[in-house]
Amino acid sequence: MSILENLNPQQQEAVQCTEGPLLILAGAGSGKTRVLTHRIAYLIYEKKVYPGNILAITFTNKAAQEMQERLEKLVGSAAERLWVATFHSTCLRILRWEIKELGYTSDFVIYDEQDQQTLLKSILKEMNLDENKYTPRSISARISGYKNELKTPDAALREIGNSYYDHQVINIYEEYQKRLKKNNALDFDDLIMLTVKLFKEKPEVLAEYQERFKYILVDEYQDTNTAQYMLINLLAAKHKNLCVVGDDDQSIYQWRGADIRNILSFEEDYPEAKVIKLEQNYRSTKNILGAANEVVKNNTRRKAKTLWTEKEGGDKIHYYTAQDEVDEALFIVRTVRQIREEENKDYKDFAVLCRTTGQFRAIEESLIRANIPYRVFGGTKFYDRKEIKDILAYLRVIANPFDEVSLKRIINTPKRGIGETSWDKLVKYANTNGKTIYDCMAEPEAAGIGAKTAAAVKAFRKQMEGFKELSNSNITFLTTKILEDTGYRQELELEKTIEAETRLENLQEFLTVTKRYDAESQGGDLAAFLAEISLMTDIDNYDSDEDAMVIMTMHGAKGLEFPVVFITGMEENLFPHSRSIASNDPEEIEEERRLCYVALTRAKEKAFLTRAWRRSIFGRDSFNKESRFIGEIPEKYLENPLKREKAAFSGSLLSGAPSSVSRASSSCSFYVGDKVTHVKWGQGVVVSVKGTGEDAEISVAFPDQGIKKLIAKYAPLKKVTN
DNA sequence: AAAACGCCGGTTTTT
DNA sequence: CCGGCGTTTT
Repeated sequence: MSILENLNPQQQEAVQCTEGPLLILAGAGSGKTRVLTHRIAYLIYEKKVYPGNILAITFTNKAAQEMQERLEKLVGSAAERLWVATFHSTCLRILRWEIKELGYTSDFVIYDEQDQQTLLKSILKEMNLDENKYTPRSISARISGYKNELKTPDAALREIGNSYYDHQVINIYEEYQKRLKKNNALDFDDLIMLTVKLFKEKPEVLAEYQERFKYILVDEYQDTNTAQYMLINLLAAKHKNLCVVGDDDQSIYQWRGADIRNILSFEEDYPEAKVIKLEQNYRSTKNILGAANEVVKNNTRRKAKTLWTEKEGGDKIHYYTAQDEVDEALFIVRTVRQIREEENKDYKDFAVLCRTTGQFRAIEESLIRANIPYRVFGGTKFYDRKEIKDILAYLRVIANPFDEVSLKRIINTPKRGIGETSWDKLVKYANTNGKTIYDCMAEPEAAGIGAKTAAAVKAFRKQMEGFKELSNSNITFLTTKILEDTGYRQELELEKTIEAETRLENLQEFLTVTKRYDAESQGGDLAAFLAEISLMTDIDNYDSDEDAMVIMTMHGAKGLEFPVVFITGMEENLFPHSRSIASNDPEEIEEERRLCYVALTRAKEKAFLTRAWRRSIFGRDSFNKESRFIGEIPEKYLENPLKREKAAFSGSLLSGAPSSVSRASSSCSFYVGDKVTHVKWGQGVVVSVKGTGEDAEISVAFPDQGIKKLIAKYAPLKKVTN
């Protein structure tokens, strides 16, 4: 049986145990993707399961893509019939078929974060709410939280107290939801929530999909939220052939609503469940794995397990304290060059992991200067660029004229003399007369718009109607026509700036995307194209054969592995992040620690931890202590422990500084982590120090007051000595 | 209506 | 260091 070759006994068992619920607790690097793919191959070849009856759900596009590729190698063309997809794209596909049951039409558009905010802002404006008090950002986070828990506005209302603010949030949520529906739009969370709603309200539809997906596999189960959990369990309820794979130590999305209980209580949900543990790590050397294990041991809430490896010790973990972020980047450049020379490695064998995307820039700059090829994942995405969003907005309105967010975006882009005031008039008129904005644009005078602007509005609408006629032709043609006829391209060409040039290039790049789509699907389903695009990330265009270094966030790196890994920014307030420190919630620090575990276990042969003594954040210098996670790695795994800073907080700032930097005031110094008392606000913790000496700006987290910024020489602060 | 300027304000991680 | 936003100017 070739499928079982090269698998260890536990892996073999996991592959063969195909019937009934199965929980695979798979430590980092224990070959879980291998198990999943081989299990699918086993189902197809040994159990003669039709590939179309298998659903494999992953968390990210990247993971789905990788699994699909591996399956193609394993089962050949049968892989085409399999459903290998993320939660979101699975739901998208289902909803494209079934959403009419819920009163939407199948040409719905998907709103991204930015679109949501635009809609929320316009709602706040209409409700006369202060944008500073009800920030779109926090409101959308709240709404997302409710949706992840499958809570409708009504349900949310039932469980809150009598806080006025909370009630308003729910009012906004309710209005937001109404507007989405009116616009025939869904946000990311709706994709999941509405699919669950569909299944709950239409048992006959659910039954159909239960029958279709006789075997379900879910990767990264520890990262599922309530809505996703419900979705899976509904789908699996009939056949109960549910195989979930996860690792509680790698749960790093609780901030996004992931509920670790989903994996911890699987055995209660399915008492007949079989549990298999995979504890042998095939990825990392002993030193790397040992260090990672020791770090994560500091967490309290975890299933006990110990990963082990047969690999040799290998290098100890390297540790470098840089002067600043530029020096940190240069260290990476030097090291990459050296290792490439000595060990004949490719650029693609190296990865730089950062806690935040803001750290990317300094690293990128150094790599460019050093002529080292690299690819960035995360950060500003291709589809988030202004020019791409603009052209997409045109296409979206053509596919779905109810989409007010996109309509607003393009009605005066390029400039047509239709300003904010006219737009507001249209919206108001449409809302009071129960019409759609797009319809009102046929008779703008009725909305009280002056003759000149009215003519512009009508001309614009007429042009859009003309585009609509072409909506069934191929998308490349339509896109080109829009760019020409609206003068969008011309406007950029006339600008003759570098930025305009880049935008034109990006539009050209967009046309290669449409061409590919046109070639693959004969004859344009515009709505399908748009929906697909909205779930895409840059990763989908990633050519894994290209020899380039990788820069990404630690979150983005989950599930991947590299021979050499740089983990940067090992500083308090960056990693663990200041927000997790300030929250005073130990659980948040534990999540950061798991992230550290994930980051370390990406490395196969060498891991470099770096930190900067001084780092420019938002244009200001900040000085942070070494990350606590460094101290959690036992000396025996670290290469040069002597260079480590003393853990003590007592010395001056200089204690951790490289010798060439020698300016710092010793008077009235506060350090991150210091406990202080404030005359008015009581006890707090210093979460950041910017600048030095008496002018230093100190941020202090007070339990009840939040974070306050204070200037050292004025602040009535006293250190609390333990 | 649009450009130009200056001011806070806010900044984690992703589908 | 950006970018978004409100104010002022053209």
